[in-house]
Amino acid sequence: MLDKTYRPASVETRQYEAWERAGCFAADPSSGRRPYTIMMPPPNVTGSLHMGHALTFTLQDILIRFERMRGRDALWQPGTDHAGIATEIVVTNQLAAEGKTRADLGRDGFIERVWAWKEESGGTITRQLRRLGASADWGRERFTLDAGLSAAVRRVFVALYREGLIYRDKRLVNWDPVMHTVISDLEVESRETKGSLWHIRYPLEGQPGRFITVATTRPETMLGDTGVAVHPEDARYADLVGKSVRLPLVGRLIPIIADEYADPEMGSGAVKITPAHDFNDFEVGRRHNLRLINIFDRDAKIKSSVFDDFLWGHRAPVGSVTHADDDGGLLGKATFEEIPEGYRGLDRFDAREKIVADLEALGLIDKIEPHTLMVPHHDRSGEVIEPWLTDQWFCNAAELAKPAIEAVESGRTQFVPRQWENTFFEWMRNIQPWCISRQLWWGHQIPAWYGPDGAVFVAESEAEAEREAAAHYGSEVALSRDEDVLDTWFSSGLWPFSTLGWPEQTPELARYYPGDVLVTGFDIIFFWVARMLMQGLHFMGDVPFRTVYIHALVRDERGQKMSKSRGNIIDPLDLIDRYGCDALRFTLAALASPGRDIKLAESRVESSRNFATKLWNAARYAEMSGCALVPGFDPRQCRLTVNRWIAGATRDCAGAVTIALEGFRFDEAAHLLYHFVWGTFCDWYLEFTKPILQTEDAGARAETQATTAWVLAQLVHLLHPVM
RNA sequence: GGGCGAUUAGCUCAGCUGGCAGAGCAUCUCGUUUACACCGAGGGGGUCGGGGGUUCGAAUCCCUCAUCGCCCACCA
Repeated sequence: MLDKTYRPASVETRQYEAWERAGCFAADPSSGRRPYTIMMPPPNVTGSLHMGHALTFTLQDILIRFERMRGRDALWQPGTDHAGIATEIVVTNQLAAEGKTRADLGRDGFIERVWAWKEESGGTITRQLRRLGASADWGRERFTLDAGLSAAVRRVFVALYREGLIYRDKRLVNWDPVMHTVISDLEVESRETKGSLWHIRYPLEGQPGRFITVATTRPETMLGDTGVAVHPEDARYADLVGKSVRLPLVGRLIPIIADEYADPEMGSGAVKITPAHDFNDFEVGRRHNLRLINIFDRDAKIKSSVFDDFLWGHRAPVGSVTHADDDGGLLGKATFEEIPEGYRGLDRFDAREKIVADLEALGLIDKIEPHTLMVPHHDRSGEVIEPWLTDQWFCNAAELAKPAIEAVESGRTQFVPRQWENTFFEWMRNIQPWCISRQLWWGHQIPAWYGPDGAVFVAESEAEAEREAAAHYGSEVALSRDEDVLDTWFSSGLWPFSTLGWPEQTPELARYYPGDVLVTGFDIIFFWVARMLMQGLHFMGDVPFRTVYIHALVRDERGQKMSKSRGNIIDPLDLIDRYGCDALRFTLAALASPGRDIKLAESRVESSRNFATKLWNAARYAEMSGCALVPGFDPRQCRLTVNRWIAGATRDCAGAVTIALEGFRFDEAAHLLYHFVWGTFCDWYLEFTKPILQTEDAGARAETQATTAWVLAQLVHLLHPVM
């Protein structure tokens, strides 16, 4: 007889392993059944399961199990992501703990070290996913740095380059001065910071005693000022346009220009222009042909050497500037001599203090106001981002976005809930060039090689690049490979087809692309969903998925985002150990109502655990009452009203659960099952039929036993997607 | 500055195309003769954020205000 209390630990792992061994999770391309595909968002290879994972993978597993039971050839494609920056930070920190740096190991040594870390921790997340019960097709597991997937990355890069959709450009980028890498706009997180607004008097040239006051939150950037802008219709300054100011501390003469960027309502109405260190100023500078003066080195310290540019220059070979015309030949000019000696080598924040002090001493600070501003930070490293002028690889996202926008407009891909399409459109219609290069070592190295004169050869292999170079130069030359790697999202954007064997035309690719549903959180609509749509449409000619189901974030019971710093992290594995994975899965499903964040209280998990025990005891009762499945049993042949009733109610419940799951109403499916199992089957049917099981009427008894067993079997099936 | 979401029981939330206000947890009363105390039977508790409108009828649709949260944005 079954134990009175259900002990999940004694069942779950054993059952899961039996299922996996039996091949229950494997897709079967030769089955002839209709395919149903979900691409698993690849978790970071060295990561471990957190509550967000638990939610997203539970929901995906519910859909996969549901459709598999309905007879579809279900493919849940699993895998992991190399997670460039995230992993590189982890390993760099490990090295730091040993008193070493990345540079100590060198590129090859560092990459070796990361692979070792991947080998050590790489199995963790997939083991944990199994513990959650995720019925993925593990035999098809992929990793974004696998040979096949890497070949796909090179193919895509080369193809887009040849189509002119990937190009090299020198422009302002978001620079992390500690990690020494560029990041994309999406990786920048604005944080509200208390600072000051300094009003500085710039002396007018040739008009002693007259000043123009500019306000800035970053006084240190004045070393790179090359203009002062006022609004064209601002009467206060009409006579000054075309005149010059003498930049304090530096002595450089810079022009006063008229540009609509200057807002007469703001501050004094005049704004200093630092084209090399501010995104707006860059545009103003471009419009007025102002000089770009770079004052920072790669550490965001004031330049201390004329060789700073050169140090960086090995990535920016002479002649590789794509848009040289736009820059009016102003780029790359040596500017070191224009930086006053006293500031050279100072950290940007120390420079700020010194500059403010020096200006004050000169009586040029008009006033200082407290000011709250949004400061850009790197979302992963937490460092303050510096807009910095470098050469990088960009992808013309605006062009690739067009078909993706159209696909969602026309409904070829639909978002659920629908409102997320607005978010998607808003970003896609204003999309900026996507900076795809990173100054990291862990990732897909960019397949570009440079000749001695800086000419670039983009090719899928070094041999191919060498052939192209030989043809170009007329003889064999030594090439050096671009040292940068690609943004992690560049490769994960290919996931829906690279995992299926693309660029080879495999049977899997033909069968499982496009996928049916993508399940993910709203926080990566831009990072990932948009990129998969763009790249899938471009290279496969079709959308990667028909439906995008967007779920909410899991928060703690007070609604706070879970984070290490808050110390409010609920560990899903801890809950699984204490309550069983079914209790956690059921809870997450029941709370997954569309459009609202999930506040997870442990009491809900406890309640789900009780539900599992309730079901267990119903089965225990059935067993001890001699209820066994009767082959060929047809509930429609029942004669007793109570049996006819429960059979009909069971069918109704099955229908309602089906409708709920088809509409992604996981919460409703869970509630229907909870109430049917507990409120209808246990509280009423099992109680009603107790007297029947005691009677002498063998026919009535047998019919009731058979019906009980049948209903129980139906319920276990209906619950299987969730539990 | 723009966009989105939320506001329903003490807490966390459902409530779909308007039709008798619901669940889980908590709380109170009763119940330990054999499925389950991780249980059973029953109870208390809500002016559905405020105001206006449409309607025979509004938690639900419309307008407006308030508060909270999130996303995006170049306001020096």
